[in-house]
Formats: sequence, structure tokens, C-alpha cells
Amino acid sequence: MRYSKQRELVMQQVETLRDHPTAEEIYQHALKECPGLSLGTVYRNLNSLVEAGRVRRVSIPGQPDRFDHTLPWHGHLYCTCCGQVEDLDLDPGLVRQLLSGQPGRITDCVVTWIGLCERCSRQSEPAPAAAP
Amino acid sequence: MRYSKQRELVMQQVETLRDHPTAEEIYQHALKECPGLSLGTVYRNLNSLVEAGRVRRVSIPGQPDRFDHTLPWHGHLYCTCCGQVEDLDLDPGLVRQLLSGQPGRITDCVVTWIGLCERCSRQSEPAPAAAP
DNA sequence: CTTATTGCAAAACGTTTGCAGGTTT
DNA sequence: AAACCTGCAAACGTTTTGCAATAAG
Repeated sequence: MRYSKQRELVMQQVETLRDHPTAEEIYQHALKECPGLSLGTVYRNLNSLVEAGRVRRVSIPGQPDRFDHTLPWHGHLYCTCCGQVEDLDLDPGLVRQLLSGQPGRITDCVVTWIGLCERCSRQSEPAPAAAP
Repeated sequence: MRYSKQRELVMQQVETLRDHPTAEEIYQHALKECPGLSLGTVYRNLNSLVEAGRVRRVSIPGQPDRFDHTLPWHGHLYCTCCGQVEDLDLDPGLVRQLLSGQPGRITDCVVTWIGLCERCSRQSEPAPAAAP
């Protein structure tokens, strides 16, 4: 894979916007530092970065994909109130136990909690962004 | 909610095609019994059936939604070889343990295994359908 | 008679792709 | 010079929507 200004910019955005940005959000922020950048290029680079293992893709049902700079395996919590996605540290031992006895060969495991984040569940000071 | 022939037909297809069909698959099968049925109607009815709690939606990252007649909570295994989705019985106690200590109020939990089903992992007699 | 539901077609949405020109090695 | 990467715009596959017509209560 060759160096490109655009790809490194996309990588940098995933790292600085640490809150699981979507391709569109990454594009909007990157545009400020690289006018003329195209959304297609952002998508293409996100795909190569995911394939290269430098970025993780986070899929929430019914929503555009998000991208995560945290590489080690973890789960996610999608807050239906503020729309934010939080990392979830899950005991890998328990996950392995959950899987034990299941037939087949597993290569990945997606665990997504749907509900309210801590802030929204306290019903005060709801986070700014609106849920889609 | 009013009775409609189309909605009951969609419901019936989800129940008889027990293998997590997509909207398109449900449409193709239902068409045989109700010529003139439209795909938009299938989507609308699947949405109302999910909302009414008579059907479950199963989302696999990067794939069209599937629909499940099994209502009690369970996980899913998506086989990257044959493309099939299998139900996964997961110990609810372990799932509750996984969640314990996490902040927030959880309303749903999506657990999806990605890998090979038992049949494909035995590397013999792969299931008919091709992975997308 | 009222209103939910339908078929149809068009649009919305997130994402991918073909192409001609520009960049990296 | 060869290969890769870009911007652009068009196309993609899935899903939703506006509409006038139909069917249910």
C-alpha cells in the first residue's frame, strides 16, 4: 500500500475523533484540512485501513457504519437517546464461555448493547446529539 | 391494526421459511400465492410485524435485514461460507454476567458470531447457497 | 362512510465503481 | 515508467415514501 495524504488524513481523523465517527463525519472534518477531498476517497480509504487492520468497523443495525481506532476486541453500547456509541469492555473469558459448546469455527464476534448510556439513563443532562 | 391478506401471508412466510429469510426472499415466495403483491408492501408489513412483536429483525453487518419467527432472545451465527444464519442458544445467565457492572440501561443485546457453521467447518458437503 | 392498507413508481440512503487524470515509488 | 490513488459522477442494493385506488370495519 502506497502513501497518500488523503489516507493518512482519514486515519488521523479516526484517531482524533475518538467517538466512532461515520464516513460522512470523517469526511466533513477532513474536508477542512484538505479542500477538494471526495467522499468516495474517504470510503475507499476506510476500507483499505480496515483491511490493513489499522481501523475497526463498527456496525450498528439500521445505521451507517462507524469506525473505531481501538483495535483490541471489545463490544459496543449504542445509546438510543443521544445516538452515541461507547466502547464496552467485556470479559473475554465470559465471551469464550458463551461460545463454548457451539459448533462451527468462529472468526469474529459482534456484541452490541442497545439502550441508554450512563448519562442518558440518569435522565439529566442528555448528551447533545439527537438519536436518528 | 386491521386484518390484511398480505400481512398474514408475510407472517406465514416468515414462519414456514424458518431460515431467516430476507424481505426479498419473503417477497419471492409470497408472490406465488398472491400475484400482484408488491415489495413495498412486504417491507411495510415486516416493519409492522416487528413493531407488533410478532417477528424479530436480524441484522448482519453489510447484509440486508433478515426476519426471524423465533421470539425469545437468542444470538445468531452468520456463516461466511454458505451465507446461512443459524440461531444460537446462549446462556442468559452468562449474558447477564457479561453485562453486569456496565453503566446505563440496556433494552436489547445483539450477539452475532461470524465464522463457519458446523457443516462448512467440516469442509465437506458445503451448504448450497453462496456467501455474498 | 371512514381510514388502514395496497400497488406502483420515484426517491432516499449509504456505499461502491468506472473512468480519466494526477501522485508515488 | 508502472502502479497506485484521486475526484467526479453515475450506479448500486436496500429500504422508505407519496400517491391515488382498494379493502376492511
